[in-house]
Amino acid sequence: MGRDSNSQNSVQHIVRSLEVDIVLGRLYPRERLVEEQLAKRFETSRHVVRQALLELEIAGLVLREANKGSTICEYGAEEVRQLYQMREIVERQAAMLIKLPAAPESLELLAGICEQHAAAIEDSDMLRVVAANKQFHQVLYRMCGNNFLADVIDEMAKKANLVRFTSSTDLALLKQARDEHYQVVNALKGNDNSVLADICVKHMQPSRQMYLEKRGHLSPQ
Amino acid sequence: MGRDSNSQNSVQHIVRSLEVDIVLGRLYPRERLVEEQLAKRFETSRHVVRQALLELEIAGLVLREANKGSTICEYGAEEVRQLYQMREIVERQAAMLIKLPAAPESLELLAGICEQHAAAIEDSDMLRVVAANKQFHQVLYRMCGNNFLADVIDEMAKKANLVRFTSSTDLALLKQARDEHYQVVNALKGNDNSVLADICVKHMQPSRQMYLEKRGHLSPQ
DNA sequence: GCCTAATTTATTGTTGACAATATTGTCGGC
DNA sequence: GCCGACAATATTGTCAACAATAAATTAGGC
Repeated sequence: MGRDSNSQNSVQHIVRSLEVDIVLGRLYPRERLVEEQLAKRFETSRHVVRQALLELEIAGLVLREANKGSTICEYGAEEVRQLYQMREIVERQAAMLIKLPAAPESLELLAGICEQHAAAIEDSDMLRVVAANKQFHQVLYRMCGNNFLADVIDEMAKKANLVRFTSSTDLALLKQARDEHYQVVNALKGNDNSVLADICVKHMQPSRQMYLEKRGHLSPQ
Repeated sequence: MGRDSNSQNSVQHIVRSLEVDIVLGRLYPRERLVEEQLAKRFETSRHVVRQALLELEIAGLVLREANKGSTICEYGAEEVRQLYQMREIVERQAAMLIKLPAAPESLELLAGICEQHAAAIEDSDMLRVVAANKQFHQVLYRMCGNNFLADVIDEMAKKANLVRFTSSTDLALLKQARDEHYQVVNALKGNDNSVLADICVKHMQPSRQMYLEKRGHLSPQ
């Protein structure tokens, strides 16, 4: 068996790598993604790069123009508003569907991810921070018992990475996120879904806020 | 400009054609989709067929197994439950977001689509029926003012086509759907979003019901 | 006659070369 | 010196041939 030289896997590898680049702010909106350059970087053929870009386009992260090339998507103010409205809808709804109090094994799992997240913040290891953060939300929302809903939440979260360009590296916001994760775990021990839902919604406000502040006084381009 | 011989367009053409085949029940779950056969049918290269299948896989309509081939997805009972739960969530939410009373031009547009839908039913022209039906829902939910939400609704509707295998050709159900469309238009003239939302949710029940009846007493595979 | 192993066939996966297109750079006219 | 046409370059899009894999079939041994 080809381990990770399998093309399906390497496509996914490229997709994930580029998503990480977006989260960490190594890729900016409107930045060009040239197939051959990426092929060299990932030591693969242009074909798999192409496929990855296609998937990123479908995911709404990359804009592909025929015979021109691919660029990182840029969301305007109205799109950001809609995106966060959508995120509030689905995350709140998922939080309401989680059966409380949560099963002990789920709580343990989430608490463990919280620890990893916190430790990564201490080490200022951004790669681990975003990985743990992502895992936390995936595990949490998977608990709603509806995979379609959980998948959409994940999709929207990826799109939101295009927005919170600086927030994911801001130490204060990182620590706030960490604390809110613990609040989520606590709410999962309780019986009130609306408490949980409120925390979840509140948890995504800083990044939107950041966007509004940064872009509010810029030209809408 | 290449009119429709452009590859981007022909990929989309194949995707849409196969989606129609699914809606009309010409393609069954677990049915095989062989790349070369499709290439011959659509008079194109295997390459674009491949791309179309890849997109259908991402859309959750086709299952692709490495070196084995592609098949139409089959949803189990639990998946159907989750899918319809999701559809209720997003369609109800969208209905609640539509600003009432709706703008006259929107009402006119929707009423026109209703007429077309009704006429197509009279003619028993299933192709036009599903086209008008699809357009009605797309225009309706686009009115919620949130494109992310509208897109997700559309995605879920496509997945639901895998479920209501026979319902979209049942004349009685078709007429019921037609009447409910008119009810939707009426509700759009009113001021109560929850009335609209209730009609929308009620509107998707028959196909789910049908599934439960048809599959309820079958072996779970 | 039936089970296992080798062979054939059907199908998908991969690659490299080439074509099409858009962008950039250059040159002459005014 | 500025503008448009033309050439050069960079980049993406398409294709057909080949390789790899899984399923179906046949042949051989017991």
